[in-house]
Amino acid sequence: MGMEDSKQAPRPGRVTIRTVAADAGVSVAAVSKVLRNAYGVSDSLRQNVTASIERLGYRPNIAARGMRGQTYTIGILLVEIANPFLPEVIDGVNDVLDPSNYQAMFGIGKARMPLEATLIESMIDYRMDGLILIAPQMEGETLARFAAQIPIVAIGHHEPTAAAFDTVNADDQLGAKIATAALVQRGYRDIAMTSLAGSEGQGSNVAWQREAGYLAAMAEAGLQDAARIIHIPLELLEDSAFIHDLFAAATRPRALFCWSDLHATLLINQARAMGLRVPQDLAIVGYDNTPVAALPLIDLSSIDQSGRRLGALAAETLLSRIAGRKTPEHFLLEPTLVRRSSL
Amino acid sequence: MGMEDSKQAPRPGRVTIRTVAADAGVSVAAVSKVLRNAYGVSDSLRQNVTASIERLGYRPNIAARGMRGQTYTIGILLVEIANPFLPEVIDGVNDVLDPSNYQAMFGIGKARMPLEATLIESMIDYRMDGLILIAPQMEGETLARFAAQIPIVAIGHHEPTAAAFDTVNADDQLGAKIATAALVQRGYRDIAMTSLAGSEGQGSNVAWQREAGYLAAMAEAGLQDAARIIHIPLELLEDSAFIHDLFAAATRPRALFCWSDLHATLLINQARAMGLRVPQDLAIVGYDNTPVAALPLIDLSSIDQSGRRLGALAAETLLSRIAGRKTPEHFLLEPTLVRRSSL
DNA sequence: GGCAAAACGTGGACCGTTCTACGTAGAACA
DNA sequence: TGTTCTACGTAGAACGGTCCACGTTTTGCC
Repeated sequence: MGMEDSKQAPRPGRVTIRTVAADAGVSVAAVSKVLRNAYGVSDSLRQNVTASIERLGYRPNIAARGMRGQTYTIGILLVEIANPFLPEVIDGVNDVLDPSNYQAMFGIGKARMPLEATLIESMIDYRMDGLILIAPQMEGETLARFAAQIPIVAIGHHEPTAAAFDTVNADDQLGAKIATAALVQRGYRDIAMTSLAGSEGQGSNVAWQREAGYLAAMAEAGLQDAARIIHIPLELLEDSAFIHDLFAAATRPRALFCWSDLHATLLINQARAMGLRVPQDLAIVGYDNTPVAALPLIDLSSIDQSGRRLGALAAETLLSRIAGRKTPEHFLLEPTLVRRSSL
Repeated sequence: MGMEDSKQAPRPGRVTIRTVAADAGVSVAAVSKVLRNAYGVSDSLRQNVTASIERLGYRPNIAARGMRGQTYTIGILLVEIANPFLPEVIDGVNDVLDPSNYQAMFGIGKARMPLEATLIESMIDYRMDGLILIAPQMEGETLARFAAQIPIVAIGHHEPTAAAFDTVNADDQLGAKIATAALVQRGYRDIAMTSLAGSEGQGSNVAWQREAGYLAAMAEAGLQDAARIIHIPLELLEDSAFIHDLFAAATRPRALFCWSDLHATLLINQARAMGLRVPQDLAIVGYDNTPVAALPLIDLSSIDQSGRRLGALAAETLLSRIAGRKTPEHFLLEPTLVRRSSL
């Protein structure tokens, strides 16, 4: 009622910043200032406007906002949603974002690289204020190009010299070393590692880092000649015949360090199904300490990289970059071994 | 080079629709038409503009777009990211969205209801063209209120009489019946069901639907007196002492229908850890047919509800509603039983 | 009390699209 | 040849915010 103001309400229902301004009897700019807690707002004005906002149930239009200012939204790129390691990381991100006035929006890739780039571009098109990429597959150069357009923090991408973006990682070399050393200490000598196929030579890749850590640990124990890395392509992982052959061979290793719990879980299942006792016939250590590893029937020892801390740290880092920081930051967190019966 | 046009480029780097128009020597409106394949564009114009877009690497600003027209983006609300059933549904959605010119953006809740509403509001603020909600916890009335503002399709929310939004579901009653009947057919009589706590009385809830199906199947077999539903709160699910007591009691059931694989997997683990043989001492059927159920060490029989089809159907339904359909649609898909050794 | 400086509020341009007229040229028709 | 359609393009007003430059108080300090 009583709305005989200049420009009448366009959509009868929609309440815009102008509606609020009219209701509070102030200028549009004043309302905008209150919304952004910008400088130059008196307490009385703030209360007045806030009351109007409350009363009218006003919500700022993010799209409109993005045209000139910030959207107060950060984009999070999940490369592969099935990864059981993600929820923890996301929890960590939310721990930081919830108290702030930033919101998270997610893009979900399918580990297909062109799609990954498409998603990033799309988030830029949305005028998001910053991006957190979780385990991106793309190379650092591409990443840097995107980082020129929008603040970026990468989790699970090792490139400590990158200048254009920040990185937050667990120390994957150290984690692999800890796992391997634990197996060595148990007395195993014939310790193999299974890793992802297709990532060779990319030092930024976590799998590569874990391979390096494994090799270093083997060398430290004087076992460099026994070291061998078995690269298993994703599609063969589901192929039980392939894994069966691996374990039936005379060259079957006595202990296995797997680059991820996904590998380890399938292998432990296959091994037991073949009648191999774990750990007596085959000791296994995984990576990520996912919920499945904790199941009594699996009971897999695994490296825990504290996804929650990674997520929280990444969010903090991104916010500080959005706030204006220009110098790159690169964090490395220490992982720990969770011992279970598979070791 | 050569850019002596009216309004000079504001941000030197940024290429807007105006840049494209200048480059192609046409009006801004013409470029816009080409982008939306709107009516009234000749082939020569289209080619001319398309070439300029290509050459300049132009990308439309979604935020600006959302101010007047569509964003060509649909929002997908994942209530709980850890649910292993989701990836399949998302694949289905993408099957439909990829060939269209719509993009998906995800919101991730934590099964906390206020957050759910916040996310929906936030997606409305983004001017998304439509929403797919996966297993929303909120009640239908709230849903309907949101549906007045934006097209909505709900997956995993039973409300076949809803007028404001569409629903796509697997037939949860039927699924529960199939599972229960399979146990009956195996000769079990003392068949209990475990279900989620806190969802009692909400017919829209999938857990409730499965309970109804279980009860119906028991009644059909003349076992209504043996029927019992054990409600297990989420927090007790992780508490092995609680489950231990359940199985150690004299009243331990001989067969179990679990409302989800999440329950079933934990219970099967606990049971085997206690020395119970599955299925000889305790038969178990789960729901969702998640990847974990297929692991040899778990080998859990489960109801498969074809998440991929659910997702695809939901996307199609949403697009048709965005295109203008006003009459509600409600789909019910038939689930199937995947038999494994736990039955 | 006088004056500079800080604090507060406001009008209006601007962001990059879409959309609604409307103008114009060529085709079809008489 | 004149007239009516239709197909194609265009100008310019939205959309709903933010930001800049600028007036008007109020405050701080001699």
